[in-house]
Amino acid sequence: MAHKSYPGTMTSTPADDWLRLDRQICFSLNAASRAFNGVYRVVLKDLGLTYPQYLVMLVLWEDGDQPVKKLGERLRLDSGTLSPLLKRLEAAGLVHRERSARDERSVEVRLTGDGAALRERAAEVPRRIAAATGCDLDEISALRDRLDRLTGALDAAIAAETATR
Amino acid sequence: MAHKSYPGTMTSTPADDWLRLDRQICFSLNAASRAFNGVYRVVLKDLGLTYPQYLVMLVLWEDGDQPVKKLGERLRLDSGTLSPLLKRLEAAGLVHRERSARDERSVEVRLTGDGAALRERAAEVPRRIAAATGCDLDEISALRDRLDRLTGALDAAIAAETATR
DNA sequence: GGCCATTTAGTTGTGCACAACTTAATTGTG
DNA sequence: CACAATTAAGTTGTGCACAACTAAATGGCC
Repeated sequence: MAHKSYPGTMTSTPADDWLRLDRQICFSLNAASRAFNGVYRVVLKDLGLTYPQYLVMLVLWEDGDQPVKKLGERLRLDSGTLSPLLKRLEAAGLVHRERSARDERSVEVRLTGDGAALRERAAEVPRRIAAATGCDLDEISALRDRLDRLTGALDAAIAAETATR
Repeated sequence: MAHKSYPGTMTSTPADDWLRLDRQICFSLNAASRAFNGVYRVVLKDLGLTYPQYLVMLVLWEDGDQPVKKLGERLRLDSGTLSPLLKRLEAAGLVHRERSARDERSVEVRLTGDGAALRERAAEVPRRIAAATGCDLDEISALRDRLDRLTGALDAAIAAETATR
């Protein structure tokens, strides 16, 4: 097959180039995402949190109590993901959920004492993650920017795609 | 930006810097990964494949029939993920699984006629994905390299972590 | 040759992501 | 006011990732 190493005798078609490059980028992003997840899994084990649960706690620590809707916007997650996740956080005693009095459709997510206190123990997490990446702050920052641009482009592409069909 | 806006009255501690930066990188990678997944979901819908199933088919198209073990090494997936996935691909008539005669522990995964034929219809996928990223080939290539380095560092960190405890 | 460690798939259970749907509350419009 | 459209959570079902385990085959070693 005309892959792996292109012998000089055979010119690689553009289609082949696309296929190879694409495979690499999708493999790479997938692998990086899962590797990141693995590091978080190890580091967060002591806290009894999963990676997505940690993201939710980060938002609550940073921005304070808020309705499920806002959490979902911040994390780009819908209620189908957040509802059971929050139920587990509540079972762990880290958050409390209560219907809003003003708008009974909305559910307010509040940190419990334990949930707020966990922030102290989570303080070392970022440093350990950053150390695991082996990157300095500038590298991390640059990568973050690139990923955000990529996400923006991909979201726009999805919007265009779904709009036209 | 110096991270959102720290009111001038409060000096940000180093711990805060780490926390904010980390939050950004973990948010960004998570979001990018899910956005990528979303684009693949749309593009692969016509083929009746999920993104992980597509990755498996890519490997089979590229490297030919092979045992589950090899597929797992290539994709960094274990049998707990691959077994049910391959069962679904078999149910869809794209692959066939058979115990190896030489080594009865091993299961050989083979493309069916339909599975091999699907490659033609998948030919346009990479171009559509690349278009959605809005990146040129050099950008994609650079990002891929960076992600691969990151994955390597993270894997090494996990290995070190699990070895010392 | 017999036995034990290793290897390969598969199974089970937990948790996340997402689509499609339901329920209930609110909002907008005639 | 009445009623349709919208909004917020939740539920259900499918599929993936991974840990922990089981089952069966293989290989090494005495």
